[in-house]
Amino acid sequence: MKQRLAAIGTVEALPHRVAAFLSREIESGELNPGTRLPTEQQLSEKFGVSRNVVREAIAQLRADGMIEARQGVGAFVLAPEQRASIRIDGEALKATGNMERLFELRCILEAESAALAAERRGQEHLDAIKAALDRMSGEERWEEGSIDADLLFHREIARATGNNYIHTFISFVCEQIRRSIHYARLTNPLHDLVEVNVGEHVRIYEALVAGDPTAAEAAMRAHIVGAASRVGVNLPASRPARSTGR
Amino acid sequence: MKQRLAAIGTVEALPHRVAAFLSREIESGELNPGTRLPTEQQLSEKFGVSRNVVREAIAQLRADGMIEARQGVGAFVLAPEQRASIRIDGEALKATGNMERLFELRCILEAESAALAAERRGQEHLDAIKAALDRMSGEERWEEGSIDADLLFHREIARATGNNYIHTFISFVCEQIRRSIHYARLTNPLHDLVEVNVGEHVRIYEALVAGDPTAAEAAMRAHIVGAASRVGVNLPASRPARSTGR
DNA sequence: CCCAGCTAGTTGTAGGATGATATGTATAAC
DNA sequence: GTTATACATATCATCCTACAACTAGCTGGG
Repeated sequence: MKQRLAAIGTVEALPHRVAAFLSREIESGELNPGTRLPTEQQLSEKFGVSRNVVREAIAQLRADGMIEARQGVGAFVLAPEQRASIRIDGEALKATGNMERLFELRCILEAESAALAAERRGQEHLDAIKAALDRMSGEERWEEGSIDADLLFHREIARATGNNYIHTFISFVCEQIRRSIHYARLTNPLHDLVEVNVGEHVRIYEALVAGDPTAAEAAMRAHIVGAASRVGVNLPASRPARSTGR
Repeated sequence: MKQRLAAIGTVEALPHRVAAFLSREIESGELNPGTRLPTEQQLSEKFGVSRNVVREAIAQLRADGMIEARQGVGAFVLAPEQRASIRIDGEALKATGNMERLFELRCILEAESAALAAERRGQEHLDAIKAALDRMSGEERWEEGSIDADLLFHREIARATGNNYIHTFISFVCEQIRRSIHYARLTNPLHDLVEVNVGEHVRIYEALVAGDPTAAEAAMRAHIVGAASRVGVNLPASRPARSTGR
């Protein structure tokens, strides 16, 4: 019995589609942890693809820590607690409401990141951050170039914390947000707000130069709440906004 | 010219080894973003494996967002900021210092998570958190069962924030840390500290019940700093410890 | 100069063959 | 009857060859 693989719009490669299908079955609980997957042969027949394709799909799920394959035995679904790695996919962020949550997470991370950077930044970090800031304020309008500089600014701050995890994660989150903006911008021009944006960045930079973690955190919080509202996302202001220092 | 793939101790599958090799080359900067990888044929000759193995390795790197493959053209290295997904591997945590960084990240996330939960928690969240707490304090020693309950406690708090990203990420981070503890415990018995641990959790819970975000955050920060030191990790106390409320 | 069409090179998919490993079963020894 | 060995089977791991789909660049005619 051949199973039809959804080919909705996107022209993804077969292995990706198979992996997505199995992934959904696992996440939705149809395949409980501990369950053995069908054999590669069965899967290739079920989906009407070659075993090669199935293998690549399985390899992907294995890399994501969702299943474990044992030679001569089979492939088994792993419980979320026993996964050895985690992956967050840009695709998953498209669901409604996720933008708010993502901004909320960004706010948390970046605020703390700014505070840490204020304490740990060296001169070379400050130089890199300043360079990004200059590139940003050089532009008259908020376009591709200045968006790049904007993100670079944030990444450099994250780098100044000396914590690679923070850096990696913030880079990722920023990139996701940039993509969404790319579409949102068409319906909601915000070029005239560029001075506001640059001003917020300058305040963050000044706090970093001064080595003042409290001021840096507050400035970053204000900036992200502002940036969110500028792209049409209203953060639940209750908590993140009420940053009165610590 | 055949390239020797390091087979140090571990008996990993070939695709994983190839992927790790390429991954290191990319991370180390030997392969700059934009560079085209050698063809699958060339790679299979270079490593002395079949093209199939190379394909699985590339599929893995592609899933991790490190490279992009275009049919009929080749595979290209992507810049970190244009990656569509992010993955954190348990293996990477074994490097020295990574544990500290991970705890630092955890501290940031969980502290804020506690604060958010204090504001947003419903009765059902409190019940779930209380259940985990009871399970934890029921045990006399800090063993498997109570560790499970401990982690559940933290996960339930993350869930009470209503932000799925926070929940997912905290779950993962906690799990990684649990594994490390599993080994650390052998050399460093800490059963006698169980009351301390439970006491810290109780204080967090009380703050959640009271709906006091500031107190919840402070209690969580104190707990994580304490938990870190109990497993031999000393957080750079400067910032996270100085939680005097906000 | 410009453009249609062709060619070579590369990734994507298919399908079979063989090796490696774990599991269950039947047989033989005690 | 119990245990231990050997075998058969199922499954993943790897290899191989062939072809399809696609792209970029070249080539020859206009």
